[in-house]
Amino acid sequence: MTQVDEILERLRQDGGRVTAARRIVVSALVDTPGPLTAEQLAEVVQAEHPEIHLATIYRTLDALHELGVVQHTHVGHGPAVYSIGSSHQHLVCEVCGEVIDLPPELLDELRATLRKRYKFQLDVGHVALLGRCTRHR
Amino acid sequence: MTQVDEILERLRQDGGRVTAARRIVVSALVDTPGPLTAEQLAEVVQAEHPEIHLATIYRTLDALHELGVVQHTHVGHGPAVYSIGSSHQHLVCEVCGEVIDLPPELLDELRATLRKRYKFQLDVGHVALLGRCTRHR
DNA sequence: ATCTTTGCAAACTTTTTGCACCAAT
DNA sequence: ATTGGTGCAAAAAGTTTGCAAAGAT
Repeated sequence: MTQVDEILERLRQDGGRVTAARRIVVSALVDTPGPLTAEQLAEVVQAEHPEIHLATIYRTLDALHELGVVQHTHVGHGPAVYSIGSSHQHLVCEVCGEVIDLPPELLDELRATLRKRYKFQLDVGHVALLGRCTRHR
Repeated sequence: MTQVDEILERLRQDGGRVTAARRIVVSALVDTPGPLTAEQLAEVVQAEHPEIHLATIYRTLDALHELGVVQHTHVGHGPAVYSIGSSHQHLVCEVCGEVIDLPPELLDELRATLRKRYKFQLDVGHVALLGRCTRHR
């Protein structure tokens, strides 16, 4: 069973329906590596299926989010970026928008400190860390 | 010289003008502790001066940002929060919106790691870390 | 047959902008 | 007198929603 079929199956098991649009959106998401915005995903999808509306992309991403299949991250000003898989921290270059995925362990210590000193449970993955990448100092 | 006058003076030295609206917005900003949204600042301002438009608040915050007097931070979904003073990291509770200011040293180690391992210069202060505060686990 | 999803247009939220008038220098 | 700021209304940008028709189960 392909990754796409697995995801569609989970949608069905959740009481959802496996529609043509969802098949196409999920395929595009699986085939396109790295975090991307809803708009970018729509472009990929609409290259072959222009009838699939941006609202459908948002709704599909939403359904997948409820299943825990995709995460989204808010990046400074611009639009949110969505990515498949489990929650992790993103690094985003403020100049070029490059997104770097960080290994979760990198924040273990900070997470521990915040929990102990501030009684705060860090939720990485929902907002990105901003900064500047090599090419833009 | 009060903090308000200092800030207004810097505006003037930058070629800007010290208007009634700016005096009022800067006073409200100085008098209201903690990070707040443009909307919240507008409410404070408009309680006494309803003629001051939200657009003026944004433009004043923008002018102050260019002077380095205020910073703003993007908080997950909602609106940006503005605060006076130098850049620092915010912790925001996803449930209640509570904002906690973090001492900058707390991120020194992470910053060093990102610089060495990812050649990435972290810009704390422009996006918040999300999570859950004590009351909302 | 039922209940979900779709496409569309319109609403919504936050922020920005064009413009004519007003005010600070 | 000149230049920059203000209020207003309208536009942007990103996302969500109401609705009738279409489609999946």
